[in-house]
This record gives sequence, structure tokens and C-alpha cells, in this order.
Amino acid sequence: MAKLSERKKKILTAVIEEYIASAEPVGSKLLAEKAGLHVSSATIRSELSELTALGYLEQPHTSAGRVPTVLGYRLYVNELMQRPDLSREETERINRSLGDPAQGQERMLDHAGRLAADMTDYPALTVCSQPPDTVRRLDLIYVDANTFIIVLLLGSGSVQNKLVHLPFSVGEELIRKLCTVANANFCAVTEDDIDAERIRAVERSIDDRMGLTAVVAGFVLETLSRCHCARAAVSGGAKLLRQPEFQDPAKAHSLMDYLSDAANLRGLSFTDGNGQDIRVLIGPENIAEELRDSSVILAKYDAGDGMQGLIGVVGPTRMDYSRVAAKLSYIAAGLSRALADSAGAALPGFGKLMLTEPGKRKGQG
Amino acid sequence: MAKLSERKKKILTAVIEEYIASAEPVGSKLLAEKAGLHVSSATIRSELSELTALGYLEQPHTSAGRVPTVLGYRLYVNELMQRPDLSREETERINRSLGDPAQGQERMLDHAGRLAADMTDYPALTVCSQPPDTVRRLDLIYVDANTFIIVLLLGSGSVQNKLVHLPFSVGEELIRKLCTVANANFCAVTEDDIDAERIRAVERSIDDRMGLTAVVAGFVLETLSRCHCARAAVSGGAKLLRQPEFQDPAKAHSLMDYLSDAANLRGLSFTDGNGQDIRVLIGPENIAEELRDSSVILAKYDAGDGMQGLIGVVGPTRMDYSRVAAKLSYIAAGLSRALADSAGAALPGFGKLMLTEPGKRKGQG
DNA sequence: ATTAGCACTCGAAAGATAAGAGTGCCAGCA
DNA sequence: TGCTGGCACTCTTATCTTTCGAGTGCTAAT
Repeated sequence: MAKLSERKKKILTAVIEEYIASAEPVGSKLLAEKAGLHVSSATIRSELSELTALGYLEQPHTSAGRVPTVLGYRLYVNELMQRPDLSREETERINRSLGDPAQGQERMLDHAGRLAADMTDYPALTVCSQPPDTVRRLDLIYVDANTFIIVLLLGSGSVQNKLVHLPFSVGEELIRKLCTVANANFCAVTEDDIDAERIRAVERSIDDRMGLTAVVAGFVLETLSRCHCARAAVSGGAKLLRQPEFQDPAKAHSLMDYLSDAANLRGLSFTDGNGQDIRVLIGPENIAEELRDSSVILAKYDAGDGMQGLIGVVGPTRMDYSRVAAKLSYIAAGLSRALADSAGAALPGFGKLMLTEPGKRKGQG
Repeated sequence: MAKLSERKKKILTAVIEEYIASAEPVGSKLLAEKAGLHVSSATIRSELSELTALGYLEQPHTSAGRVPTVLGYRLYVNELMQRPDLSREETERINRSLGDPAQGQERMLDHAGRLAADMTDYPALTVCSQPPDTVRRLDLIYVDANTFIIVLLLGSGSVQNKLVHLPFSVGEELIRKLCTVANANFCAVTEDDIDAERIRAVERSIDDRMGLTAVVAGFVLETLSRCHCARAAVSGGAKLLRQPEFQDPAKAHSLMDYLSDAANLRGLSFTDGNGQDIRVLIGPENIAEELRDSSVILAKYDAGDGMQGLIGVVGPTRMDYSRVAAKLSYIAAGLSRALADSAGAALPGFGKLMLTEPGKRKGQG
């Protein structure tokens, strides 16, 4: 890991950026012309040869140009590359496309994912992990003798509901009683606290012999358990096929299959951020076999209330790290901001809702 | 369109089924051996030649086997093929995997789509079109001075909610009044009936100067408009890459891109069912350019309350029509049944909810 | 240290050859 | 009249060879 000379760094950078752009091994001649330094190709050749010996580059065959190794990419990502500034159009597009926080965070995340995929031209993934949640408030709405609605307001601010049909009749009075007692017992407690015993206790206290309590408790438990299980999604999977390294359908298929299983995505934990906002996993640095010759760039976003998540893209190791890092970073920041807005002060969402004409908002599912 | 002899039908069927299985042009020799009729390959050759002249088959090159034309597939689908019976495992798998109607129809559809993709090995699409809906009942839940929840019970039985944060304080009394008046004005009417005038009227009647009414009306309108805009989704898109006809990444990319835009899927209307439960669109019968050399098989399902939708798969024209038709038909029927259950009689869902342990249901997103 | 020159290597593209599958047609046979 | 075996012909695909060219490493000269 000896320090590289400035010139070597410059050459390595040029090789990598050229390779990223062209997808083809780059040779000394091209570098002599394009890389800013004014030396002959022979000089560059000797430098290249040393960079190869150091493990930053390699040759596909004896007589081809150089290609970056994982080590090369790593150095590039850590020290060499500099994130380009986004153009005015790009920042504007991001700000515009992130969508209205009022429409709920799931939809926002969806939008952000699609945006990331579109702007980077790589498949984008979004993961959203939530800490264990609790019920802040529970309501039962009596509809008719056979029907009521359960409404849960969660600590995180999300609202969940369920329509319950009963195979028998109940009186409004019972529902109201159940509501009161359930509120007292199921709110502000964790999933584990709602055990059989507690449910039994509620049942007894309102003299429920028809299993109403079980239904309500069941929905509470289901909701809480679903909440702290991270949601993950991919958009733009087809974009992989544009990359020359995925011309082989078998390769593309394997990766796309892997990505389309949400369970795999959840595994992408953001272990050691190193204080960076962006984390890059290059080729074999990935644990999953299917990602071994791809790279993943992840940006962390955070949405107040301790909730946080990832937005990232997947592509070949020959990925445009600097450009993607810049965009993802900006998108993640925007997402954090927007989600914080939606959870906290309500003015923006409130204002917008009145200004737009919601009835006209069709399209786009 | 002259009537074909029994033998010609048998040969055509054999050609198509063999081609479906092997993806390669089928020749006379193979047919002489495999197709049940005991004639020589020369005889088959002359029959093939006539079938070719009639437009049911074609040859990729002078000296290759025969491949079905669209006309050939059409005849096969309309008259020749017979749906195989599903095996016990298959029917059981479908019944088991369709999921619990209690978890909501969106999730059920998702499950059904994934199931269809897995069982047919083609990408599956689900479209769910809903007739204009109305609000059956509206509730406002007062949480605190700055917060309330809007809960809408729709005619279709689905429940929608929204948490509203206010940048100012309101009293519980006002919310209650708004609830009553809004119920009277926004329920059982169509989207169009809720016009500016009516909103103004509600505002005046409760003396709302802060735009609360607009928020509620906005949510109602948004919900109604979202509801009758069909939801569409694809699962298992990557499966395309397994088919030999999509080895060309450009082709696969074009189709996958097309499928990943929900707007395109909604376009697949189920115009003329011919009383059939299954509709097959072969190659150029598709309107969309991107589907011109693929086939689509659609099954209609229906979920009571006039709501209906489609579940189907997309694949090459060389698709296993009979097997897929059988499976889709069964899945669609199961879906219809399950969704009808969830809307109507509640016993099954209710029973299940109590029997399972909801707290343990983690995984699977 | 840098450069020009040169022989060498090796992969990719182009061309040539061989193999094989399938056809169409014809003459002979029930 | 319908079926069959035989045979010449066609055309693709696979394989092998050849050629071409880009890029390297080395060396001698500046």
C-alpha cells in the first residue's frame, strides 16, 4: 500500500474513468492522448506496468489494455474520484420528482426508487427498516351490527385499518366498551407485551365470548410485526440488460432473480458507514454470491423517529461511481428532508392539499 | 378456412406441441416417430407441405422443420388444444398459496400474481379495474388539538385512512360537527357530485374558516379517483430471460420495460371474452408494438360488487397455451372465490384470524 | 527519466470447409 | 388413389484456419 505518485494516481484515475465510459480495456496510446499529462505512450506503458504489479490494474490477456481490479476501484472510490456537481436540471428534477410527502412514505419511497433508477440508469433498490413500533391510539368504528372498523394510529404516525365482518351480531355498546379496554391494554406496549394472558384479561373484563378481542388483538399484533419487518423494493430491473456485462442472459437472470426477492434486499445492512453518507460495495466485497461481480452503491436516508432506510443502485463493477454517488446522495438527502417534513410540521402537506385539485390527479400507479 | 382432415389436425397439434416444448423447428422424421399416427415420414411431409400452403405452418428456411404461424396457433388455441387437468399438487398449491382473504385484496392479488409467475414460469401481470366507488361512511377521529384521522369506508368494502396534522389547533367539537356534516354530504355520491359549491356549503354550515373541510374533501376526492384507476403490477419479469426467444437482451429489455410501466398494463382491456374465461392474444394480435411477437394469456376474475380484474402471463408466441390456460383459469377462479368471501360472508376470514398466531407471521414482503 | 522503434503475443473478426438435418420429388407398390 | 422408400438438393450451423490489429515489453538512443 505504498503511496502512489501523483502521476500514477492521475493515470489510474484516467484508466478507470475511461473504462467506465467505454467498457473496454484501455491502452497506453489512448491515455497518452486523453489524460492531461504530456508524456509519450511509452512512459505511460511503464507506469501502467507498475500499477499492474501493484494490483490496481490487470490485463484480460497479454495483449490487451488494462482493466481496473477491485483494489483499483476501491482506491478510486476512496480517494481518487470526486463527485461531480449535479446540473441545475438534475437537482431540479430530483426536487420536483420526490413527490408530495402528504401521500405517505411508502409512495414517496417508490417514487424515489424510480427516480434513482431513471437518473442513474441502473436498477434501484429501496430498503426501509423501522424500529419496533407501538400503537399510540386504537379506535373501533361501529358500522352496523355485523361490521366494524379497527383503526390504529402508530407511534411512527402511520395509520392502519381493517374492516371486520362478523358472522353474528354485536351491539354498538359492546364495541365501545371493547374500544376503551383495548386502548388501555394494547396501546404504548410492545408486541411481546400483548400475550395470551393479557388478551384473556381484556376478554373477561368486557365479557366477550365471541372472540372479538382476539380479532382486535390479532390485527394489532399483525400490524406491529409487519411494521418492524423492513420493506424493500426494486425498480428499473430491466435496465441491467443495457449493460454490456449483462448481455449474457444467464447472468442477468441470476441477478434479477436475486433482486426481485425482497428478502435478499433486506440483508443489505448498512453496517459500517465510516461516517460517510454513501457506502460502496465493490464486486466480491458483497457477501451474496449473486452480487459477487456487481457493485452496489447505497445511500442512507433517515426519516425522523429513529426510522431509517437505504436507497441504492446495483450495477456492474464497472459502474459510474462518482456520478451515481452524487445523485444518490442528493436523492437521499432530499428524501430525509421530505420525510421529516411529513412526520413533523404539517404546513407544507396541508397547504399543498388545498392548492392542488385532487380530483384531477389520475394516472401513475 | 376449409375444414382440416382429422389427420392434419393431429399433425398440426403435434407440430405445435413439439415446438412449444423444444423451441426448435420440427421435422417430418420426429413426427413420424412421436405423433401417434403410424405413417411414414414421407406421408407426413406431404401433409406438412399442405398445412404450410394453408398458412398454418411455415419454414424458417428451405431446409428446416416447420414452425407454427399465428394462424396455426390460433387454430390450436381455439379448437385443437385441450386443457390438461391440474395435478393434485398443483391445485393444492394454488389453494394454499392464494393467501388469506382477510389480508386485503391488494395483497391477495400480489400473491396470486407471484403464484401465477412461479407456476407458469412466465412473467405474470395483474390488473384490477374498479367501477367508480362511493364513500359509504366517513369518520373523523380526533387525536389531539393538532391531529385527526380521516377514515373512509368505501362502497367496495375497502377502508382508506389519512392522518392529518394541522398547523393550528381545533377543538374536538368542531371535528365532530365536521364529521356529521361531511357524512351527510360526501357519502353515497360520486366524485363529480363533490364540487366546489358543495364543499363551500359544508364549510359554511360548520363555520370552518381554516380549510378543514377542504382537507377532508380533498382526501375523499383523491381516494375516489385513485380507486377507479386500475391498479396493475407484474411479477417474475426476470423469467422472460429463460425463454430462448429472449436471449437477445435488446428484445428482453424492450418487453420488460414495457411491462414495468403499469400504465401499459392497464391498457390490456378484456374487450371481447366470447364467453370464454380465458382470452389469448397471439403475437401481432396484440395492439402494442412491444407485444407484437409475444403472446398474452388473460383470465378474468371477479370480486363481487361489480369489481373485476385480470390475471395473466406474457411469454413468447411459442407459449404453453394449454398448460397456462388451465392454471390461470384455476387461479382466477380461486381468486374470485376468495375475494367474494372477503367481501361477503366473513366466517372464513374471521375463523382463521383467531386460529393462527398473527404475532409469529414475519417474513415475506 | 523519457522516448522512438520494433518484435512479439494473443484475441477477435473474417473466410472456408465440413456436417447434418430436412425437404421435395419420383417411381413403385397396395 | 394413397402410401412408402430412395435420392438429390438446399441451406444453416459448427468448426477450423487465416488474417488483422491493437497493445505490450524491451532496448537503445536522447
